[in-house]
Amino acid sequence: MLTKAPKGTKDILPEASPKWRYVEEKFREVCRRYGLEEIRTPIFEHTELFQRGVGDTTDIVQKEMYIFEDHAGRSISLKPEGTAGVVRSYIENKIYAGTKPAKVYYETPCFRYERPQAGRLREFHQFGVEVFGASSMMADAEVITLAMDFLKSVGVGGLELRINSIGCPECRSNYRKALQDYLRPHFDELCEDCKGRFERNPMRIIDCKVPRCGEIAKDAPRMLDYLCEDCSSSFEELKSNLKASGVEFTVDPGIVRGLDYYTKTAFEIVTNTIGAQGTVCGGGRYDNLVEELDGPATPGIGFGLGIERLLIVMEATGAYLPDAEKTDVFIAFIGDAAKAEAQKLARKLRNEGLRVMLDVAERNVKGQFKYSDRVNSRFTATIGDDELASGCVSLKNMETGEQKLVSEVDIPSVVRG
RNA sequence: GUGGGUGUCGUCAAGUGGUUAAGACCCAGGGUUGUGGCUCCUGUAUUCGAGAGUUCGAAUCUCUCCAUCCACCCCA
Repeated sequence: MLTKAPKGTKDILPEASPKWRYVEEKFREVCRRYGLEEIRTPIFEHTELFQRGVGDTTDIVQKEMYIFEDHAGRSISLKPEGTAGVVRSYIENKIYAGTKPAKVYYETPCFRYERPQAGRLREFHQFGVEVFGASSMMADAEVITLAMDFLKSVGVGGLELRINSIGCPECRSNYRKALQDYLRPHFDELCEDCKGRFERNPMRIIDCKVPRCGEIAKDAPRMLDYLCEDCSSSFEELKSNLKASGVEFTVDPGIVRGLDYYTKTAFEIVTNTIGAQGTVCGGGRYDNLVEELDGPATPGIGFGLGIERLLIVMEATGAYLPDAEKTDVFIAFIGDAAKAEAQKLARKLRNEGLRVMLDVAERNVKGQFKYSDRVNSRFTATIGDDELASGCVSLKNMETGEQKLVSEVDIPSVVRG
């Protein structure tokens, strides 16, 4: 137990961290180009924030949150998603009083108590983007385009953008009624899951994978036919804005968000290469959320992008991911005097920016060379009595095997070629 | 929360009731005292996820638990 990470958590080990840093840098870079600033908010918030923000009846809040009481008796929850905390911060810090639209990005761990499976962990990490204060679909298109550009910049292939509109609360409730009216005569034929969904979230029934439910749902009314004038024209605008940005998409009426705050635009970027949990990025518009959390009425649009899932797709599709950095110079030493000189030289070279290794286990020369090879060093410098006497070091190119005496001051230039 | 698969050394993996649990890779040390990647030698599981049971005898059979993977659900 002690030596086992909690279920659904994963260590990011030294061999994986260069890959994480790589996608993190790419994400930051794309956000920079789109004019976003980074925001960092706490890993936990008051439980009530998620109850109100994400929605009291959602699965996430009802059964997936890590909730605990702090020592003063406050109910605290680990964030199950990124948007609520950012919205809270937006309101608390009166960011709405500043320049609008406000555009931010973040990277955060999220926590959901679910059964782990391929592409699903209890602690996972998201990149996220939120844009506040723009009701125009141009904002939606820009946010989606940002996500697509990021994914393109890390070289992942086989991804598909799917968009939908889930309308505003008014047209959604009209639709919901129409859908239930249509489904009601078939209620007994639905699978158990869908019977449960009938009241809770009938829109999910449309996407049910059980064949019988699919047949029934085939002729069900479509959300897109029930959009009000405003929502409907917004959706058309979204499509034309995406086209203007040169982003390809498909309309997927089955996209339903599991978080209550979404309105109008809902989108997912999916892959079929990593198993059942194929949604790499998901997001949408939330025009009422800020107000529902007691802020001034402010429209918003954003997305969350699962980093673990992204990395899995990248690996599955053969996208480039960096390995551990090579060591520039390994310094082998023989004898105590040489050891002192090696330490001195190592520090000097490190201060010049080189990646330098020594065998702090103090093995013999052969062991040091073996170690040097293991850490992928490009050069090995050897210091022993001979070198000490000559004032130079033997510098061996580990790839060609060529070795020559060079002055210590020349090492950086030799190493850098 | 519900299904199903799997659990033998760090990793892959043989073994399916009978005395000492293959092998490969990795790792560590060494091949006489200053040189890696190749090669050679040596070493590393009193133990088969844990516990209980059946049996003269179990890694091999039974039960319980645990872990892990995949799927449902849900979503990133």
